[in-house]
Amino acid sequence: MSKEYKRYLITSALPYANGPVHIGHLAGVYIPSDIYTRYLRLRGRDVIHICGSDEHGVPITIKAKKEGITPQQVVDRYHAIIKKSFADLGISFDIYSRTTSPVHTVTASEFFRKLYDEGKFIERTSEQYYDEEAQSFLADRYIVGTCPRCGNERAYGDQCEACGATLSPDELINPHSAISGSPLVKRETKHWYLPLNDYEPFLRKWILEGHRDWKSNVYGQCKSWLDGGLQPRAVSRDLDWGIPVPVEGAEGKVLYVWFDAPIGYISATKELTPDWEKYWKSDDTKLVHFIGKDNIVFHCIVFPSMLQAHGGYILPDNVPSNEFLNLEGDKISTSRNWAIWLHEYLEEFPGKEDVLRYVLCANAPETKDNDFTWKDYQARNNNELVAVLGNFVNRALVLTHKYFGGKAPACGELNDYDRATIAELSQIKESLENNIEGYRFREALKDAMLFARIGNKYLADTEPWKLIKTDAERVATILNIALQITADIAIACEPFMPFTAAKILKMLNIDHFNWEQLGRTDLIPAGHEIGEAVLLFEKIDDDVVQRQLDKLDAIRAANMAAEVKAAPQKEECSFDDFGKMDIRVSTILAAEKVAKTKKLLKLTIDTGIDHRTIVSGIAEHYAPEQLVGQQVLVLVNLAPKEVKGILSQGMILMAEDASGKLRLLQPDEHTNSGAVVG
RNA sequence: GGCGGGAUAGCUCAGCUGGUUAGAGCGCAUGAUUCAUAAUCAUGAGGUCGAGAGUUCAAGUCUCUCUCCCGCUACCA
Repeated sequence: MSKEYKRYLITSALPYANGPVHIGHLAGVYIPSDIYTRYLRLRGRDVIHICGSDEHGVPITIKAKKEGITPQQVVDRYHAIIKKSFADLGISFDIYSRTTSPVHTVTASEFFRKLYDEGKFIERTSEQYYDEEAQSFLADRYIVGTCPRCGNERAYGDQCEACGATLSPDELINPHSAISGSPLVKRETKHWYLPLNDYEPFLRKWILEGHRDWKSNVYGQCKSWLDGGLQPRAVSRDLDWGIPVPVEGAEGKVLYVWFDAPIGYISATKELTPDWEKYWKSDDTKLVHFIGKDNIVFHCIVFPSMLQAHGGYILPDNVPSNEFLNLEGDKISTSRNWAIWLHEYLEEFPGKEDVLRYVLCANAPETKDNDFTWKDYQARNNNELVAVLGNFVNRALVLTHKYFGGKAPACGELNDYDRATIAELSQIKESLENNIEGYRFREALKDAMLFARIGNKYLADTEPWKLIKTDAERVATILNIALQITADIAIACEPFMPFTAAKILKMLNIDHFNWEQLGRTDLIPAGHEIGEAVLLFEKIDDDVVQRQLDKLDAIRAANMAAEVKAAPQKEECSFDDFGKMDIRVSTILAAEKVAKTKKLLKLTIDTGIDHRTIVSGIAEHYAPEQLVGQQVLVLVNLAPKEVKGILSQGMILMAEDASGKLRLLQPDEHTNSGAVVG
């Protein structure tokens, strides 16, 4: 705003190539970035829009292993699907590249090497689990063991999928390799770290002082991270899928995926144009990263630090980041298949690319998480696109054909009402521009729709269908203006709904407009022959929506069934093992929340043997007053452990259902405390 | 618990540095209209701006406390 930029470099977050793209990705990143880019192009600005698939990282190797194919085959498959679905939706990247491209390998390697040579990294040696049989270090995900929380024997080194706990490999009981099944040893391994803490002063000045204009969610997150203090972050991993660390003696190590991925923006630009440095290294280029809220830290803290460490690169002027989109009230989830996949939508709704673009923009989670519902999709299509926009364009064209044989009539003398309408039209442009440039796309879309609203009102007020009987000349003026408004709609819609804009241009028999013409009323010359009127949008019936809802219901049911499936039986244990456990019926005497925790209750119980204290993680399931007087089963001879400064002597036995809800186990009649269970 | 974001009409959201009767779209009601995909246009109903306290001549807008929702994070024998 204050600064004049000569060119624009727009990036959209690189989608991770272990699955297709869904509506959450679109609403959060790609629709906004495409609107922004198309708008700049229409204004004749020098702009490039960069994106590509992010193809490295552990989850892709896991997926490959699961399916018995190579990581390359996994990314080839999804790269193709993603690339095509973006193109089909009209997302207009100047290049959609990928991080397995040769250009990227070279670029990322050189980037790393420069920082390495200049001593910008620190080296640290640590002990990591090593699989001697497979002769490799293992990523957290490849380490399997018993969950210390729920006892699931197939918990991963980073997470237990049975109880949802976040774990580190060291917490697992009996850790072993998921690849070979063999037990693990610890071995020393060397890694390189980017000391983010060194860049803290620079980041503070640049963001906290220099970019108060960023969206509050972005600015707030950055401030939170900076105030919390930054730590060095590892930039390499022991893995065989990725870009090899370009340093002698670093065999078996690759660049950590978050380090290599953002460099993908640079390599894709290189691949696009030999002029790439002009975009990345000139102060008069405006760099904008479009991302989702999960990516704020990487794009605002990590990548800028990398660029700063390297030197010579410009930093982003803004990082517009949206919140998340939910689907029918629930979080979108790839693993639970709770999503509307773009490639499926395009197949099931041919010709309705713009409807999706419109709905996702109108309902974009710009300030807070938002919900996509099929009912809302239907309502916006039927009440806004069909009734307001499509209808107006159709009226203007049909009337022109009917009364003037398809030739644009000449504009005669304007009356006050015409002039007022024209004045209103000319005012929209500025607001539309301000909203797009301020990344308020929802508002901008409303502005664009205003042209059609004004058009409908204009026709209703001037009533050309009545005047045609008495004053054909006046009707000529009215329809001339109606056609001009139609042309304005074509311009205003292009960033949001490019397919619709193209259809209108075709109907108007016009090749091209540019942005500066927006709001004017001299766009269609008198006598200009217009094409046939075709409908821009069609109504969506209830049964179409119902089919989609049924589909989601089926997915819900399938997920439910999968969850209810009981966990597999544990390893056999002997009677002696069981006999070691001393379980007693006990009575809860008192219960209170442990301060500063969400899940912990401090319980005082009567075991029959004694009165003792147990700390239990059930505060989210039972209120303290509900528990007093209840009888429960307690493992009384469990080794005591201190939790939050309180000595917990035993464990309350609970049953956990598929949804994670905990329930007390108790005798079916009141019995004496201390009764032995066995 | 810590940190960040959010809470404004039935629904989805605007309300910039505090200042006349709090706005828009959709939905709803009533009326007008028939060129148009029963589409359009007008009018209206509907809000104690999450709760409470404070600063101020004046607060949706500033301060504090609390509640609820979403992230991240800690804890969960």
